[in-house]
Amino acid sequence: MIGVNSDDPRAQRTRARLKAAVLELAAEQELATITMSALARRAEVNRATVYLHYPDVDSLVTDAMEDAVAAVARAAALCPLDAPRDRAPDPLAELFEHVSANATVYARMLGPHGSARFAARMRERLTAELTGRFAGGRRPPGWEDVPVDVHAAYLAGALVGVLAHWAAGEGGDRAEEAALAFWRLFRAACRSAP
Amino acid sequence: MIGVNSDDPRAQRTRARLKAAVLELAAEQELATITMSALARRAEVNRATVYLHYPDVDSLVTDAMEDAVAAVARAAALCPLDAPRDRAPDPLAELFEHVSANATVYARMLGPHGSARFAARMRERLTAELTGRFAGGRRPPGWEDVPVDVHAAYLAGALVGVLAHWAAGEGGDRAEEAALAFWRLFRAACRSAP
DNA sequence: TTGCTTATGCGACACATGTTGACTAATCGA
DNA sequence: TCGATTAGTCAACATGTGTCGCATAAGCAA
Repeated sequence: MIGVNSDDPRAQRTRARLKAAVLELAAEQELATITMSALARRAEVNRATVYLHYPDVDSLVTDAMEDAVAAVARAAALCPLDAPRDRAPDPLAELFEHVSANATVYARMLGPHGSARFAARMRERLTAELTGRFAGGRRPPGWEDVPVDVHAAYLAGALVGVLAHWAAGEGGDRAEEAALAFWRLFRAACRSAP
Repeated sequence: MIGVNSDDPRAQRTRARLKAAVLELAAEQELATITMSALARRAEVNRATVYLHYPDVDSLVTDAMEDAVAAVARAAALCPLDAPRDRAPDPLAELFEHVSANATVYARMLGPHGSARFAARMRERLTAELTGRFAGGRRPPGWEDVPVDVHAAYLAGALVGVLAHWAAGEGGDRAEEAALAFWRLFRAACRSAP
């Protein structure tokens, strides 16, 4: 990720072990308490080697969570905006199920002691995804006087805000309801404006 | 803040110097590069004394920005929801002016290398403010089937998302337009639901 | 003023961090 | 298969981190 050839199988093995280790540790303890030393021990990699791949814990966490970020962005991209109001579309429902199943990790990532980098990355991916979706002339009617990127950033922030709030509270249960509540708000901002 | 009497004038002086120092440093460099040592030097306070007031840089940053958080929450609380669509209410316009004037600091705080604690604190204050506003029977019509706290968390996240996106880009200019765009989206989610 | 309380300064400690240079060994190209 | 390349290990260093005990002096109550 920094000074090594990413194609080298040795580097790939090392990075896979580092990502697995950081996810293990993130499930066990607060992000801020995860040290590079502990990470190296857990991954059974020399401490100096870690710095060859990632400059800090935050970068490693964000890289390890890239799949999760992609899943969230995909859910926003696939959500059919013309679906009925009283039932959350499947991609959204599945997203909330996924977050529910990993509520501890998401609460840690998006909470006060979480990773600003992960949150920013998720907002960024969501904003890009929604901007692309709105750009191709498929803009919901009535919002032409709102810049596309602001509209996208608004919705991206809203989703991250709801996920953070919901994962922080007991949250774990009732993914269905949370998904439906978010869907009603999200849907209203993606259809004809008042 | 931890083990000292907050009323003691000596402690108040020390904390005031620490808050001033961290805001100075935050205007000069990235948050992640601000060390407790540099902070102590800049504030002309012994390094060990810093730990008597704040456990880490993040806590100090968040405390120093508490006024800003309160200002953002107040703007959301004072915003008249029945104002016309084509002009942002004064509290909102002033908020965006303020963020514009301090775009560098806000971009640092809410960006990838920013403070998760500050962002979480701002969302939390906004969510509480909006929940209180919606709770007293003053709920916008048509949203009764969306839990109040989810509705509040949605809007809080949306505002933080727009501020982060806007402060991150050139952002500095055009506070008026950004405020208006956000107002149109915000207003739609605070009035009669479709 | 006098005496008690306590915030701060100071030096020291063990530990984590980020970096460096030399050595080892895995990988790849010819 | 052999040689060149390079990821990884290891030891060491300067610096930052948190914490401690003790001394000093600022603040407060009498």
